[in-house]
Amino acid sequence: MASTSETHDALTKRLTDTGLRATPQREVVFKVILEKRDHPTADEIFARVKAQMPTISLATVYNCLETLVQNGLVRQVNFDRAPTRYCPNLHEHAHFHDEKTGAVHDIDVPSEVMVKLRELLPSGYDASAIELSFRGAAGALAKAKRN
Amino acid sequence: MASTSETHDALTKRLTDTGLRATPQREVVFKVILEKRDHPTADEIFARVKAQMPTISLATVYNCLETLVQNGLVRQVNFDRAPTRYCPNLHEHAHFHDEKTGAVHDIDVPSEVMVKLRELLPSGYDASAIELSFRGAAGALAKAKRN
DNA sequence: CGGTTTGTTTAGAATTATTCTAATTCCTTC
DNA sequence: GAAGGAATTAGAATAATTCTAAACAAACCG
Repeated sequence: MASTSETHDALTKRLTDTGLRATPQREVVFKVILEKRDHPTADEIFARVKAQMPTISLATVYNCLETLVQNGLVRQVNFDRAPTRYCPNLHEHAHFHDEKTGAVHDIDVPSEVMVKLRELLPSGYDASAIELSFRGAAGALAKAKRN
Repeated sequence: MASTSETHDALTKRLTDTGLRATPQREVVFKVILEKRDHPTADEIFARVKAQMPTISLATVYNCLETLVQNGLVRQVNFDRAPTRYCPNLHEHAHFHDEKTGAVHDIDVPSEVMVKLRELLPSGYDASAIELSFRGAAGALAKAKRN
């Protein structure tokens, strides 16, 4: 797993490359998202970050999340109109939303499938992003697999 | 194209089958969604409906939309955190969201592709719904095709 | 260095889509 | 045609997010 300093460096580079500053707030928000990859909401991130940096404000968490998203360091995930969740997995993947528990799981999507999906578009349509999500129940079998 | 009375009957049947009433408000909301299949938001539907029924309230539009969705007569579509849109196309399909114009277009998805997507899920995952959406630009070619 | 500019954080107000509340109206049925 | 349940309504409430304006911090420059 990536060490703290590695992620720190990645963050710093990404930000400074775009003329942005690697502030302590941005670093701790990013760290928290990497630490527990459970697709937390902004509120949840705020709570986790406050444990390490009690003076941070919710607005700052939203600001940091916005810059992280804009710089391609984290990904936003939306289900219906529920609060936006944040995901540090940058590989092409889909999401499974467990209706019972509310948990979100990453689902691998081979790039040939992505290609197939893109081929569904009639000519003249150019997709910059494709979003695929599943909703349903992750049964006992699925839970067992994760442990 | 379905006549007004046909859609009226379909609606009536669907609602009464579930012990619900086919009220004028529900009928006009449904009609408006069928008339212009441009994936309107609740606000847009409200505006269109008010032209025919000036006394209707926004709360009623939301109520009607909810019952229509629950009874499988229209489908909800969400893009990021934008206002929910409503779609009368009940066939399996995806959505393309034009970033420039904000327009939403239906994209056919053959059921064999849906089957393939479902196969991406590890064992133990059971999806009750699959959502696929594209975001990007629908160029001149695509627009020409629609006219 | 000291001053200026530029970027960042912050608290709280504002916004916005949606839901809730409580009262009224409308059907349906007996 | 009265009772009871369902639906509608206006407006208040909610909740996630964004905005605002002020304070703060860091880099920049002579």
